[in-house]
Amino acid sequence: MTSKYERANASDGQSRIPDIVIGRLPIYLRSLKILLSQGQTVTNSQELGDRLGISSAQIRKDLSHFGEFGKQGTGYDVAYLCKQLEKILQVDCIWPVVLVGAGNLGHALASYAGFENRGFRIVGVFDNQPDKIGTHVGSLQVEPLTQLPAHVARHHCRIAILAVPTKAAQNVANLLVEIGIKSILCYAPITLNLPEGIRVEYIDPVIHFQHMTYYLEKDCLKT
Amino acid sequence: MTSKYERANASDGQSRIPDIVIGRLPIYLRSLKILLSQGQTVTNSQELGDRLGISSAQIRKDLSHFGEFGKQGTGYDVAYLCKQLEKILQVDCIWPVVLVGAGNLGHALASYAGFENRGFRIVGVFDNQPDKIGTHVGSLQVEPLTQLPAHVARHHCRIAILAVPTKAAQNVANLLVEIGIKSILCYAPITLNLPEGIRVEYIDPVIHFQHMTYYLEKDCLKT
DNA sequence: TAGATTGTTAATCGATTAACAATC
DNA sequence: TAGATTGTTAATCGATTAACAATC
Repeated sequence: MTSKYERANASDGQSRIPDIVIGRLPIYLRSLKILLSQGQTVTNSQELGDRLGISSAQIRKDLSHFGEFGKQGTGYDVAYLCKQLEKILQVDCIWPVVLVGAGNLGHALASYAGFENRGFRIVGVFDNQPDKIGTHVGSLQVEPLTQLPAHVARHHCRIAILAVPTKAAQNVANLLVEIGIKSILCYAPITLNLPEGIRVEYIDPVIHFQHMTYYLEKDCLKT
Repeated sequence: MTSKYERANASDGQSRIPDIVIGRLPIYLRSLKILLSQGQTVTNSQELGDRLGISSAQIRKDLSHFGEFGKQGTGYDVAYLCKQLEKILQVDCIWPVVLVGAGNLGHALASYAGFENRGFRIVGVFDNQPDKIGTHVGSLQVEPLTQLPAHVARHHCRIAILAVPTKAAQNVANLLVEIGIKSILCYAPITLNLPEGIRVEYIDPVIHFQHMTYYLEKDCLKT
């Protein structure tokens, strides 16, 4: 099995593997882990594609960027493919994540039990509102933003969740970048302006709603 | 201004406007509304593109699917373009949304104040856990799932948020479809299997994290 | 008018799919 | 072996971009 796989990174000007392919791997992994938990040992590109609403050809093509993981006539060993995808995505470990913003959403995220077994652990919760500092969220205690730099350094955090009010988001994001955060998951409904090399992903439910309503018959409440 | 715009829908086999274009319109709208709130009256494709990390050509091309909204030499009237995008996306109104799942995430969503001025209102919260029924979330009271069908009918809901545990998600989704829901925003980390014509969008923070870690230098906690 | 920016075209670029030889 | 499914190629399909005439 010769791996044609070479990691794309900041110093590698020409990334060979399209980002859109990388974006599908976590979906494949999630589905495989469900099969695994159900005790299924073998699957194939057709079955996986049916489950995900993706063509089997696309799944095979995507995987082929990283090596050969299947057997002709048989398909894929579920556990083996899981392991390989985890290695490719670098989630065969636990990444420490800091959470900024201890509002309702921050609480929900800090209490969520589903991070750990998929490669992530929230190691600190930060907020600047005096009445929030010291309160408990999940198994953690809210700390003031002044503690953030030391915490990020101590835990070697590279990933942050931004769950602060919109008006504070850009400034907090700037701070995160200054102290060494490389990837931000932003829950504020805003597009951040940050230097090259910082990766930001966004979660804004309203963006999804507005995408949906384009296709709906209009019988909503008039306002 | 001749509109070449015709809505794509279930009965219209060949949709002329790519879904990927539709998906960018809410981003444009979000950015325009921020400009508007800052008192800016005019913008152009270059400025908007810079803010969003998108080429100006793409913005002009996307908009051109729906009509002509700008002036040569000047650009776009911010308020006018907002209004037009809201009309295209059908968010020049308030859509009633039901929320299923009153856990931490459900609470956060029900309490979120940012839906209303972007076209959405949560009109009901449902859960099956006896200890949750009757409790208050945001300005609403949790009701049992048995009340859901009547509620959806009464409010003409077409959109639902699914914020239940993973193991319950597929069954609740089936129920939602049965009672007339057409669009589901799913927070469970799973790909739902639903009939044609039902639109599902997914929010799973871990998918974003795993996408990010592919590009990170690996110095995470070994486990 | 001169300068700026649109809307649109055509070229380029990239992603998906169909098909099939290889092979388990 | 016969049947099934992979990995890969080449063709198709679709999306993005560069360039510019039109025009405010």
